[in-house]
Amino acid sequence: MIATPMRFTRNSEIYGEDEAAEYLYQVVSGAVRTYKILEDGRRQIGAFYLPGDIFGFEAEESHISSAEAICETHLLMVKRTAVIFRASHERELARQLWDAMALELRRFQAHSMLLISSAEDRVIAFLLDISRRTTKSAAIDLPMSRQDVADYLGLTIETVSRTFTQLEQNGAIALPTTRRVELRKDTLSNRFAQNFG
Amino acid sequence: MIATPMRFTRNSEIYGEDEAAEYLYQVVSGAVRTYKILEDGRRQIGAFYLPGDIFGFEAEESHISSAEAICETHLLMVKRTAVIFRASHERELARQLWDAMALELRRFQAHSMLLISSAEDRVIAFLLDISRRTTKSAAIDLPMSRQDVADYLGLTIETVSRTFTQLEQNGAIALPTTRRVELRKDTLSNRFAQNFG
DNA sequence: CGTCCAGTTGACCATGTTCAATACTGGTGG
DNA sequence: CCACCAGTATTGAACATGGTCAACTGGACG
Repeated sequence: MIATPMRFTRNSEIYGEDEAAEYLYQVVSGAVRTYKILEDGRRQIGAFYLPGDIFGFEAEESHISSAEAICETHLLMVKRTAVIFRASHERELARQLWDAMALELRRFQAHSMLLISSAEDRVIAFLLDISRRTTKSAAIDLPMSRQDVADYLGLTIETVSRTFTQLEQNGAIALPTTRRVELRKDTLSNRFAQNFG
Repeated sequence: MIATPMRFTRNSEIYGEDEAAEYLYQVVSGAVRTYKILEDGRRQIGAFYLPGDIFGFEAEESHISSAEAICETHLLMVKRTAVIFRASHERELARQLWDAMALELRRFQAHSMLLISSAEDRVIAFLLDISRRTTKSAAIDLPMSRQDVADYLGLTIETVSRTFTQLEQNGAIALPTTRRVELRKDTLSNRFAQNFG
């Protein structure tokens, strides 16, 4: 299957809401956010995609979100129709597609669970999720700004900032720089009442 | 494809979280809720399914939510593996499956948008959604309790109840009985700041 | 050294939660 | 037919969490 490599710069648009959904994408390096702008101007980030993640199939004919590169990002693109066509012959590919969409559903469902928790639980769940998806080590480098985190978690930037500070004071995390977070997982898990699959 | 009809009584379990995901289901009559119980005992309802809706494919191998009949409910069940197998031969079926999952994703995404709005907007969006999915007339009969609505919207039952009362006092809805709601759509839309697809 | 932008902090405020009391509704049995 | 009961819904008052608005900090870069 022909995959086209593409390069996007910080904050550049990958696709827009309501654009025809022509491609599926896989992140090679960098990070991507998908989002919608509400009428009142707020932005809701639906998901972050990190190296290895596949995105773009939140769509029938046209995309329901916009997608932007958070930082310098390399992607692979394949034609959506080509994938679906090939999947109609190859059981294995069909199953992979199915699983990928199921994973996507899982993520959105987990996100819904997040959004009904306290600010602290949201931030902790976010950090653990990013940590699990990027590195097995205890430190993570966030590619996204506090504003991105806030729009993802349905909080304000101030509340996110305060929560980071609080977690640091509790010894649950360390913040060598604003974008680098060292997790003390045992402490974090203790503070973490929720059941996020 | 062999579809088995099944009957479920009020509050009976259709499948449990972590059960093997053997079937896909279509609602013939009645109503279904899918939900997860959080560690702290709260229940998050992920979705309601109404006549015509297909559910059960929020799954790779096992379900990620439990499903219950809200009231007396008739379903059709088909083996998941049978559907996927047939989809690997039939392009049209594959496309239908794809679209159905995309719709499911859309719903979860819309739900995330809901959960970051005010209580009033959540309730209005909920009512408009149910209305759109059931009847073109201005009156709807809610199969679910206030507690169900609260757990779906991430609010308390008290807030839901207060919001219903408020909307009635504003003339945006009428409540002949607690489960029957007459929508004044123009008034509702005015009060409704959000951009829910 | 000054500017700019992202992030942090503080004080006050609004929205929704909590806890508790009260009302309604539908079904059952006298 | 009515009285009673249990489950469901509504209302009220005090409270807590996160939002808002505004001031301040700190680091990167010219």
